[in-house]
Amino acid sequence: MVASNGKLTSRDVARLAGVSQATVSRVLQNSPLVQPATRQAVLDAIAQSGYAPNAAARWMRTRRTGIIALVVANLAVNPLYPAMLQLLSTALRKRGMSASVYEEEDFSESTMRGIVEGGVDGVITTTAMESSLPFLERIADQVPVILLHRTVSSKAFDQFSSDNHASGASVASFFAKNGRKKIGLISGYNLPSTLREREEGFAAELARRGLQLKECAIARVPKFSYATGAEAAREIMMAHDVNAIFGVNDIVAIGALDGVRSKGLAVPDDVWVVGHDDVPMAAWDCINLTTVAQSREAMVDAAVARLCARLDDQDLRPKRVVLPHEFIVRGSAG
Amino acid sequence: MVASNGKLTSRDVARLAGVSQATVSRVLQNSPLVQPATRQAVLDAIAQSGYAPNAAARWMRTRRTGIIALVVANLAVNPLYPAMLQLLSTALRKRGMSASVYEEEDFSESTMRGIVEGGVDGVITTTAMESSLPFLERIADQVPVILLHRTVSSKAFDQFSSDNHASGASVASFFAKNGRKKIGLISGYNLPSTLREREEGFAAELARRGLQLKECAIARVPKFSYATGAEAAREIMMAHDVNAIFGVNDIVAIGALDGVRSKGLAVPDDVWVVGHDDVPMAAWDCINLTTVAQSREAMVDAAVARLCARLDDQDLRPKRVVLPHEFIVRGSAG
DNA sequence: ATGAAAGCGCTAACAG
DNA sequence: CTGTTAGCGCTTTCAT
Repeated sequence: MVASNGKLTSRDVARLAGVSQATVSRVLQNSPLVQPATRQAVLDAIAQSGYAPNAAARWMRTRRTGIIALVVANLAVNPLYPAMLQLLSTALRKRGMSASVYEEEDFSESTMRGIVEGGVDGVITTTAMESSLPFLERIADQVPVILLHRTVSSKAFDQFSSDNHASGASVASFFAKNGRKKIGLISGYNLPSTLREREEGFAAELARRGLQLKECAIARVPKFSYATGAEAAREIMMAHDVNAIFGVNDIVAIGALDGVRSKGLAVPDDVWVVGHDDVPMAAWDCINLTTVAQSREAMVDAAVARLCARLDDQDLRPKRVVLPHEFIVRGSAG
Repeated sequence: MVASNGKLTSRDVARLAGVSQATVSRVLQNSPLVQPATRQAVLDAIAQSGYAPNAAARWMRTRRTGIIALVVANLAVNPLYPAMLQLLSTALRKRGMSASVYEEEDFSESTMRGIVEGGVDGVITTTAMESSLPFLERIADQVPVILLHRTVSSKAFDQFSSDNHASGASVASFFAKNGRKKIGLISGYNLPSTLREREEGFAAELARRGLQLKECAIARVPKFSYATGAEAAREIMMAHDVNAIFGVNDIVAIGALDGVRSKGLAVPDDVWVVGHDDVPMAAWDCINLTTVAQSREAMVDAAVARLCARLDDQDLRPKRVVLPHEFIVRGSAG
């Protein structure tokens, strides 16, 4: 328990235990080639000295750091992301790896450089956009890259996502089946795959059922937040008489809830509001939002498992997995 | 742009550029001791080959990884933590460091080992408890440790926190000044410094003003979530006729909002509810929670700055900084 | 079962 | 300014 400032090496421990440095190394990796007595002597020496192996030296030899870069966005805005980060971090820890966070909407040259030169063994990104492709490709040149949640058009990556097209469609049929035909949509510009597919699925299903989504009943927000959602709902209601609104994620949908009420209308009596993602707040009584839940745990576990597999075998063929969703009816619609 | 799988070394680049390996190294650290023409040749060779330096080897020499362990808790439950994580991650990136997240309530042997052997240059923890002390001390033996948000009794650490005692007191005087005298409190067991100090400051100020906080008007939750907050409010109201409730953090306070309403009472007409932390949701119309905001950015920036200072000079005397709070009156009280 | 010895790819003296 | 050289602390043969 001597407080010697991380200066000790395995050589010091070896001397203390009266063995060679190589033997200390063997004990450290639980090699079976060490006699119990010797092992114990080494372990004692380690405990006595307070020795901790030098990670950098080990990494240099093994060419593995066990660090996985996690690229996430909107941590402070959309609770979906911390929820995924938490699951990812836990899943990685369980497999003996650690998580390095990169908070960034989309990719930039600097993020990419940080990742490539950051000594990570692999990357899991939840924020890929089409425009990220060149960066993703350059990263994938060095280490495995897994796309989670948001996907891109390339066939070169493992990609795990929710069935956003289908869930968008399910919102449309929910409105249609329940006779809600004056329909509004809150979406955005330059969308990631998730939101784009939800919007497309929603619009396609409306069309299939002969329902119109009028251009003026679509509000496009510059970014997805509570405030823009509220404003978008007000805009839609000014332009159009709607009785149902789909917000492509929960945060704008929650904003829409208050936007509708701020115009003196009631949810769900006058207007139904449906969101997407089932963030924890959606279940709160004061919000009580009808929404679509993704299979978050399954998605994360599958992505982490795939990353590990690819770490062991670089040449796996890229795989695309789409996970099921669940429609959750609460008080804001239905 | 050759896709050669991270196998190239600075030696390969040197050969390509017709210089020595050391020169490549110098270019990589922007050393001024390289002639522009030589530097350009090296840069060309780097670009041409797609070379990226081996981080582990560099770390081994410099004994710096630039990785800071961030210990946070409750990422998916209390939005305060992702908000701090986001600020921390950004502040570290700005200074050229990267963030490794450890999601864990309190410390455990395994978290500690992960950190000590994870090759981090330093640790910032937002989740310290008194029981973490032995672990923190062992970590601090190896690398600088900064306590943020939650503090401990030891004088041996740099600690940055909000003035939780004062903010607890400010809630009490707010109630008192406004004639709210039948007062309830939602707190917990085995509290971290933050919540303990808030509770103490609140109780002390009530006492100073001759107001009683009856034992039966205190609900202690096993963990701090929306659900436990709602249940706690109902318990308090069953046991006691209160007209004001302080929830020691926003999440339980938001739960309390709905707990009160679920008993058929109105906020704020019948019962005032005040929280603490000013999480983003507190400002939503549907929640509209009177609360106390911490100086989050200032706290994070100070902690990161201190970490950097300590990285440069291990022997700095530990410093304790308490940052101001701001009382924010919204619709749930006042 | 253990020790000796050879590097991993880089940085940092030290020469020139 | 640039090249040569010597390790950093570990893992991993190769002997024994």
